[in-house]
Amino acid sequence: MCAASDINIGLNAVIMAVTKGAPRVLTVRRAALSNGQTESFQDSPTALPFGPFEPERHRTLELGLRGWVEEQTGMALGYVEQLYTFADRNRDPRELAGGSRVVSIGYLALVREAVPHGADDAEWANCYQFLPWEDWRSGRPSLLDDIICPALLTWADNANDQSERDRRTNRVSITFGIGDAPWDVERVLERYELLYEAGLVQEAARDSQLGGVNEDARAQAMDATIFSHTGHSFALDHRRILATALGRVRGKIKYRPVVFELLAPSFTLLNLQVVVEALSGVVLHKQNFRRLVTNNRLVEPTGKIDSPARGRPAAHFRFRHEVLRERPQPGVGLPARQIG
Amino acid sequence: MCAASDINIGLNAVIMAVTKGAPRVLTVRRAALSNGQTESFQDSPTALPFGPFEPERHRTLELGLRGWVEEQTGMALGYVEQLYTFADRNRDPRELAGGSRVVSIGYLALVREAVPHGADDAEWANCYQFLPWEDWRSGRPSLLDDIICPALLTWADNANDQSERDRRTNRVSITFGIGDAPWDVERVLERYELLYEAGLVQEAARDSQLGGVNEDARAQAMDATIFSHTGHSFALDHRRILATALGRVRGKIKYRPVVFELLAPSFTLLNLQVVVEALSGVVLHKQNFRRLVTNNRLVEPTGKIDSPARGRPAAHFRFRHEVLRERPQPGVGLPARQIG
DNA sequence: TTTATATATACTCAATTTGAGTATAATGGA
DNA sequence: TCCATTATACTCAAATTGAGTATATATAAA
Repeated sequence: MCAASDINIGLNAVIMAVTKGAPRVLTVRRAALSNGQTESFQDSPTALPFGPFEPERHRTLELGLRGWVEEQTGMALGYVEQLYTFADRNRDPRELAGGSRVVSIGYLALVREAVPHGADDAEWANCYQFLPWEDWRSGRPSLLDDIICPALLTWADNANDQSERDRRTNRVSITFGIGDAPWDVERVLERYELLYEAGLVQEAARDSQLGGVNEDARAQAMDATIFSHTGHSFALDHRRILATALGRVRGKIKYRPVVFELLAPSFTLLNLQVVVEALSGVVLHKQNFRRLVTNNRLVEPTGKIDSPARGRPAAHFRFRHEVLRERPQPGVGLPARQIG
Repeated sequence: MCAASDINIGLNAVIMAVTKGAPRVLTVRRAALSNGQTESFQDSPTALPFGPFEPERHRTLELGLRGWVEEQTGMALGYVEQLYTFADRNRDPRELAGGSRVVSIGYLALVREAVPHGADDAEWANCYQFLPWEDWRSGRPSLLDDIICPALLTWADNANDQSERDRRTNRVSITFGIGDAPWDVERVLERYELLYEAGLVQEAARDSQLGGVNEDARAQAMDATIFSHTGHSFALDHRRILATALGRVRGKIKYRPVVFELLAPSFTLLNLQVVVEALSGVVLHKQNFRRLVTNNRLVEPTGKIDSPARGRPAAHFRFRHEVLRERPQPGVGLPARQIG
């Protein structure tokens, strides 16, 4: 095992909700101090809620996470899943100060948005503030053609030898859906990692000052105007964890009924569709979406009828728990709609 | 962050290959000593290769893993992915001796089987030795109806109150495909965890002596004859990590072309099918499987022809790397065949 | 040489699912 | 009343899937 003195473990929570047609993540403003403590500051960078893993107190990692999230925000989490464990060098300034490496374990929690209490610095933020290229609901974001893809292809061309240039170009094409390659909504993390490697997000420049080995980040980061286009940054490696979370949830809704964690027990089919669209970042064909969820018997009518401001009232549905016993992998596929 | 003195980080590798129609995992026999060192013993329990994360030496967790795997076994890993991070109390005897909690990070590596060198205690073992209920290629294993399902339903019935009984029965049905519920090949981890909770695998009895809080494990573990039916056990939580790995790879082959990591560059369609069947644990409809991989242009003919002992010679194929640029999620679906 | 056995590969065909619509229904407001 | 708006039902062709049958090409045995 490692020498015990050089490792700290931090649990990071992506607490996600969908409200008003957008996926939202609970953020805090808190500075991580070199002694391992945290402290609130108005001008601290935005961060995910995070806390220590305390082995004496908690039997498992997940229980540890649930514990301090409830203490800090007053929220009792329902659905929780582990995302990924990162421990890259130079992603945390605390390494310099204390000399110890930080292992950060990311978790995803899906909740219905509620006002957090016990934490005055907590705020719900639109996920697409941090990953603006991921929202295709109004068509392909112009940001991709105007800024991101050209910069990535330049980065690919700047590689030293031809084979590396080819590899990079190919990777950029597949990851960002250039040319004949389709846009894969699930590759959120791959896209963020590529932008980081190419030095096109704020964190790349920040971390390279910590001694990052990334030449490209150092070189290209000089053109810092690009950062104003590539989304808000987070403290530490938290934007990477958010990207992991969004990619994971986009994949998971297809084969597990996790969307219902984000909805009230009774909802209209449009409510459901809006949540799926917000998460996946694409618009769906309404009639086919309805057919999918009803034919697969994922939901059942409650009998209640919605009374909307405009238009025909919609029936309310609830999740049919029994579907878990009927189909191996119940979820909402994505019958995407073409945007003209 | 945690008090630095109570955490150790171990990296565990599930190095998987498929040979002679079975998924195999590289195992070692090595005792973990309380001082954090390891030592080989002939009579030590079977374990996954594992090693420390050394922050001074390694920039990332994955590089750390690749490093000591190469040192220990002489194998340079190709495809590697992180599985999960566990830190449950009472899953490691080193906790008692040293008082420090062990965080174990599991990794999956897919390789073509090779003789490991530099480690005389390393051996390839059939994964289904450890998870015998997962292999359905000769039909539903009788072990399920004879031993496992009755024991699980008994465990469910032994719950204190009715609602807990119902919850357990439901969970058993869904996880093990009882009644109208289908068998979901991907729920490998869920099945192992349930057996552990119900005290039906060796490790449950072992860990309960470390102070595990699991009443059921303590009670039911008295009937230790059942352990001879529920597969070989592993040291520490390594069987859980193996279950995570098998479940992950079963899911992943459907939408990412990872099978080809396990095959030679040139292969027949039967070679490919056998690997997919070995991993997923079910037999496939040959003609439809062939149609799937060729119509999706996942492979292309090399021109070479196989010369088999019997039967018509088969054409050789190679993986078509270009498919990554054409389809968002290329993989081999599972056109299962009914077993009469 | 013929026959049996084993494997590979092509092709069929009905059932189901999907993609992309059109058609109709039920509201509230101008 | 008509209209904008949303909900819901229905259509229809294309594509995919499930479960075969048919045929081709090899070796081994009779």
